[in-house]
Amino acid sequence: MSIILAILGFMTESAPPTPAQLMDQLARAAAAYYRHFAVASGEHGLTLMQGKVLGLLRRPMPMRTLAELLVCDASNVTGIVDRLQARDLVRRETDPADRRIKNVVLTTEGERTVERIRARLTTDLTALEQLDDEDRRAFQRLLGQVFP
Amino acid sequence: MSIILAILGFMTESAPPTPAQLMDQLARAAAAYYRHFAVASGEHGLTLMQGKVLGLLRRPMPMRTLAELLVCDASNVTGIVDRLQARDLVRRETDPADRRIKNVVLTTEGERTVERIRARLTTDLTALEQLDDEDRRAFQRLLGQVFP
DNA sequence: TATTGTTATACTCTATAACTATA
DNA sequence: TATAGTTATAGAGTATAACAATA
Repeated sequence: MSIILAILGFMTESAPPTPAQLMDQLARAAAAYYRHFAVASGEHGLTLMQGKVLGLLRRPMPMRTLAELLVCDASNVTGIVDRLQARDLVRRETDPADRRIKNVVLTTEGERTVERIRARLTTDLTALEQLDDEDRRAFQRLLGQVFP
Repeated sequence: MSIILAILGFMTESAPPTPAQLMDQLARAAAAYYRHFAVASGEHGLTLMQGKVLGLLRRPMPMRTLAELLVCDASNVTGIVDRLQARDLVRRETDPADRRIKNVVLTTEGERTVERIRARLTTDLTALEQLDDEDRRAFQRLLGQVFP
C-alpha cells in the first residue's frame, strides 16, 4: 500500500471506541429506548410496566410466566394485571387443564392499544427502518453477541 | 457471478432482520442492560435509580440537572439524593455563585461504589471487550444512528 | 417575577411473608 | 407436599401542586 493511501486511511478512519465508551453509549441507548416506550405508553394513560405487559402478551400466558419475563416477584403481577383488567385491556382466564393457572389474555381493546404503542415506537425509531440490509444484519449480530 | 456462487451466497447469507425484529431485539437488549445494572447496584444495597444517579455524577451537578438527565420531575430527585446522602455516598453543596442551587457531589465512598458498579458491569458485558476494532466502530455508528 | 429546591399527597412498582386454592 | 395466585405490608419511584429561599 502506498504511503499516500496509508495516510488517507489513517485520516479517514476514526479511532475505534473503547469498551467503556461503548458501555456509556449502551446506557444512553437503553435509556432512550425506555424513554420512547414510556412516552408511547403514557399516551394511552399507561405506565411503562403496564405497556411492557401488553407488549409481552402476543399470546396468552400465566401470571407466573409474566413475572419471569418481567424479572419481578409474582405478587407484583397481580396488581399490574388488576389495573390493566380494570381498564378492559386484558382478562384472566382460568386454565381448564390446571385450575391453579390463570392465563392473561389481551382483549380487543388491548390489542388495539398495543398496536398503537408499537406504531408510535416505529415512528420514533425511524432510523431503524432506514438501515440497509447489511447494517440490519450487523446490528442484529452485534446485539446478539453483547446480549446473548 | 456463477450460478453456483449465487446459490452458495443465497445459502450462507441469512435474510436480514426486519425493523420489527430489530425493535424486539432492542427491547430485549435494553431490558438485559438494566437487569445487569440493577444487579450490580443491588450488590451495594442500591436501587436502579440510585445507581443511575451515582453513575451520572462524574462531575458535581445541580439537582435540577439530575432531574433533566433522569427525565423525571425535580421533586423526585430530593428523595433519591436524600437516601444516597443518608448513606454518605453523596453530599449537597450550596453553589456560592447562586445560593438557590445545590450541587450534588460524590463522596469518596460514593466514588468507590460507582467504580465497583462499573467494574461489575464490565465483567458482565465481557462480549463488549471481545469485539474487534471494526465491530466496535460499527456498533458505535449503529447505536448513534438509531439513538441520536 | 422567575427559578431552585423542598414538602405534601396520591398512585404505582417492588420484595417479603403469609395465605388460598389446586395439584 | 408443592405450585399458582392473592393479600398485606413497607419502602421506593412517580407526577402534581403548593411552598420557601434566592435571583
